Amino acid sequence: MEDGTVERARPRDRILETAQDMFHKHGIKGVGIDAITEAAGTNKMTLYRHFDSKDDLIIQCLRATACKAGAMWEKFETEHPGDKLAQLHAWVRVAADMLRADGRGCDMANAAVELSETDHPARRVIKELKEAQRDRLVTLCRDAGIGQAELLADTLSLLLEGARVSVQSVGTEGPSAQFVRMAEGLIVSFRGSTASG
Amino acid sequence: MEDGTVERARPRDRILETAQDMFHKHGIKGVGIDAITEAAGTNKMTLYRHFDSKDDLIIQCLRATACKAGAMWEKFETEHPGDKLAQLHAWVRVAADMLRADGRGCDMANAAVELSETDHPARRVIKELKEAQRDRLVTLCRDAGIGQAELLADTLSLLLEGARVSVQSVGTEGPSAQFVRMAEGLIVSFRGSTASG
DNA sequence: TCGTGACGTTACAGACCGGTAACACCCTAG
DNA sequence: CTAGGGTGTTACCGGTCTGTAACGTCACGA
Repeated sequence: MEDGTVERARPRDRILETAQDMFHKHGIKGVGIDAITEAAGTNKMTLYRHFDSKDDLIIQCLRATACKAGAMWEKFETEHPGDKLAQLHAWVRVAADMLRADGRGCDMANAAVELSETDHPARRVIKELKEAQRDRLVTLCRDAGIGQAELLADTLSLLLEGARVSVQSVGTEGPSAQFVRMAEGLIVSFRGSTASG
Repeated sequence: MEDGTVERARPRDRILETAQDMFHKHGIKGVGIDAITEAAGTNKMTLYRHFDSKDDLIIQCLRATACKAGAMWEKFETEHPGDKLAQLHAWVRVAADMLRADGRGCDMANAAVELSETDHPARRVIKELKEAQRDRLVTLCRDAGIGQAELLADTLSLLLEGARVSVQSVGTEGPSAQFVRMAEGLIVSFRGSTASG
């Protein structure tokens, strides 16, 4: 009973969770430390006891978000054990769901847009996490028996990245509405050329 | 001789030009009014005599940038008069050049990311300009004799949008490096299915 | 019981932000 | 010469931002 309270996690965890949510919804520069601590039901001093600075908090949020996304990949494996092609289709479906449900794009990409300073500490983290994300998709494509796995993975990556940005510019009824058709068409097309690879 | 001085355009034009450049490089929330006016060689009062607010300046900058991009489309027509397919390939080439030369993405998309407030006055302008941009590409694809013109145009749009975002996250050596191959492959693929349309 | 550490509260520093007021200046048109 | 519009200068307002200092509180464990 002593740790069964979902409502009252440790302040650090509440801050991290709240900050992720608020950064996602309002952007990094669109939300201040005070707003985060208030929404997390704590105060500024406690935040600065757990995080060195706002930049540090940003980085920890990005890592936490990436970690959650990583859990999704494990779900692909458990739901379609061994069937890499089914996992790839699951990736497309999950991506499409995100496009439909979430008006804001990828936290890492958004952060890269907002933090334009080339030497910002978060930038190397963003690059690192995005590259890991790419590697996973490339591996999945390769294991699914696709010849030009890198090219398909990169194409799908750009397509999704573009769709998540497009949603923010013109909404879900814009070009991103066709994401599934595009992605599935690409997979079919690349599968067709598997024999040559 | 009275208006031949490039160095000394009217203050309003200098402000607009400088603001476009600085918003593009440092982001909208990353640059203040003081920095713009100083870089434009003028002062804050003069800015506020020509623009109602920073939001107004943002909108005028977006319109000006879109206008410049529009001039590019006219160049396609003059360089390849009547040859719509050549114009489409020119579009791909210009897009790839942007990816290589410019580390920051599309001003409109970046603005949409930064200005997360759903009722921000710039958002309807962004949507309007992006939709006009899409219409032009759809028309070009259709006039080039491609069957599923909308789908190709939307796919190319998302691909470019994604590439411009990806450059900001992982640099020019990431997935966006394959943009030309992807785009040209798509055009070939869609051309192949023209007979059915 | 005592003390130790995590947490909360208040206040504040210093900087930056968007935006305005008041006034001086200069060029040009009449 | 004069009037006026566009411009530059200075100072300022109120607000917000990140980050810190000092102090109070409370629970828990030795």
